[in-house]
Amino acid sequence: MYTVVKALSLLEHFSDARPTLGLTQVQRLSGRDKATVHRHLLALEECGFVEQDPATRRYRLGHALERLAGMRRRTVQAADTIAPLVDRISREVGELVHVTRLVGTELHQLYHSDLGGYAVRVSLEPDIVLPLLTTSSGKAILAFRPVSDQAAMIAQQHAAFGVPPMPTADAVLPELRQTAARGYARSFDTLEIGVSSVGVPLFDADSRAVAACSIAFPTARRSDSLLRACVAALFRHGGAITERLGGTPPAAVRRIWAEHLQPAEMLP
Amino acid sequence: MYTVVKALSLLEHFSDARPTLGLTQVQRLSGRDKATVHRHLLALEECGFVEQDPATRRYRLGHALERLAGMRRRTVQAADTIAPLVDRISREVGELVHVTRLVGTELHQLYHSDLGGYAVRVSLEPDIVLPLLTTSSGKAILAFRPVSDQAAMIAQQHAAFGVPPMPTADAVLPELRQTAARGYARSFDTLEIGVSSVGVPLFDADSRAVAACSIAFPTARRSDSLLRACVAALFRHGGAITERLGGTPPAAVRRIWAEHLQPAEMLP
DNA sequence: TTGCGCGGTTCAATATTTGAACCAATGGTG
DNA sequence: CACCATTGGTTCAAATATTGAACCGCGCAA
Repeated sequence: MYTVVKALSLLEHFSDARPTLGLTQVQRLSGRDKATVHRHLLALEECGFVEQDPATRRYRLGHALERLAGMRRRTVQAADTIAPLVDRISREVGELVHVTRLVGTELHQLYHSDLGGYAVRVSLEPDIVLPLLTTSSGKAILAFRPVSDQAAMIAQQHAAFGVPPMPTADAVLPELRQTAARGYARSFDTLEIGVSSVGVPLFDADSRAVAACSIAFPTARRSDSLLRACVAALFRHGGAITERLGGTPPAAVRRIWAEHLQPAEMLP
Repeated sequence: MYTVVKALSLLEHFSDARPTLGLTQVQRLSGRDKATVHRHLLALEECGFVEQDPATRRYRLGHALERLAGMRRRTVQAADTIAPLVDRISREVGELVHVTRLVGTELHQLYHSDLGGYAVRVSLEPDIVLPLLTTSSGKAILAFRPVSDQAAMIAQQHAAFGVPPMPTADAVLPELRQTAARGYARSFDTLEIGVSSVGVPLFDADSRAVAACSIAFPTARRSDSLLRACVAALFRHGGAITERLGGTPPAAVRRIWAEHLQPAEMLP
């Protein structure tokens, strides 16, 4: 096996729960020899991938990661970075998966993928601006914004969209609260008769909901098992998509997603 | 030499100007054998440090960098990540270097270091909130904010601080324009008689000025050569400090800093 | 067709990595 | 206080992964 892979694998043992690790700790977690681990940590330190606190001699993730991640964020198209993952979700559930971004108060499409192979499929114009209140993407984002934002955006949507008729604030606000509690949004026949979808929010570096990933399918195919599969897929991959876009889900959302996956889904 | 270091060094050849590289290109830039480079890229790809566009077969920085950088940003204290760099600047110029952060409209201290060894030195209370209009840190940040922010913050500062007397908006605004053009801010005897400083802004991931790094010294030691040395040090390391905090300087600032360094400073 | 540059592969020679054993320092404990 | 456990780190011969010259197949332009 490549020594490079072995060395880089050491980085995987750092986590939010264990942000700093001692030599012996890394050694135990990795199961490798202590001398090897030490050499690898030295190499990683030389490149700035880890750094050692001179006082405690513990290691933490290094500053080179910031530099390179910043470069990646600036140079790699958002659509390119998420494409493989979105494709994979689409292959898993067999339906249309699309990722949209909130630009001001508008919902713009970023990337979508339909690898299902059904004859009847949901299709959508690539450059159309989607409404916030009748799509699961829009509701997923809104549900995780501060209430002041919600009010303003709902008002704006009522002004901007006439058809299909937007639900009133009184109807939407309770649903947003539900959505926030559930961790995902639903939309059955609200954007268009015959189209249903479920969606989760995606977050920026400050854990603000700024985008969404949703799965859409003909309402005719709607079933409990399909819904469960879609939500599970979104819960499973929502964090990774957020991460690839340079963001972090807030701890509360992480928790919801993790909890709901444990009972049903143990397999990769 | 560690193969790990050799492999990771390949990542350094990616840049804003060259976000994707072909195998042969990396080979040429690194001067290593093509087979070796290929193996290393495969290893890096396996860990998600680079990814290959299946269509063009070109490589780009991978998504693992985002994940790890996000973890670092969440878990490592900001003060810890910049401490070694700030210490180094202080050693270089022999004066007090301090980094402050804008929290709302208040300027909070994040870290400071004085490794000069002079008997007469500037000292500052660790928890004091600094004014924006009479410090180079404050002016450095303000100068790179949108004008609407500037007006609001100047008004707020007039309300919050009485002593020392704040300069009027008419006096500050032109100076902010100058500061933005120069790339750094100055303050001579404005915070306190006998204290001078120069400072540069630091930016967040969206290139907004949210912090500053400045060098303070007794006005008695002020000289052209000291000023030049301080500004050069700030220009040289400002980008790195910003990066370690997870941000990116806007292209305009990058350009100013780079241009002013070329004639005077060629050495590391 | 030819020739060129590209991404990628092979395999024997070789340089690097590996890990058991060993230090030195620290700190908790009877 | 001596003791033992644990930590971070080092050594060096044996084992193994890395290296690079040569090679392959492909796409493309002349």
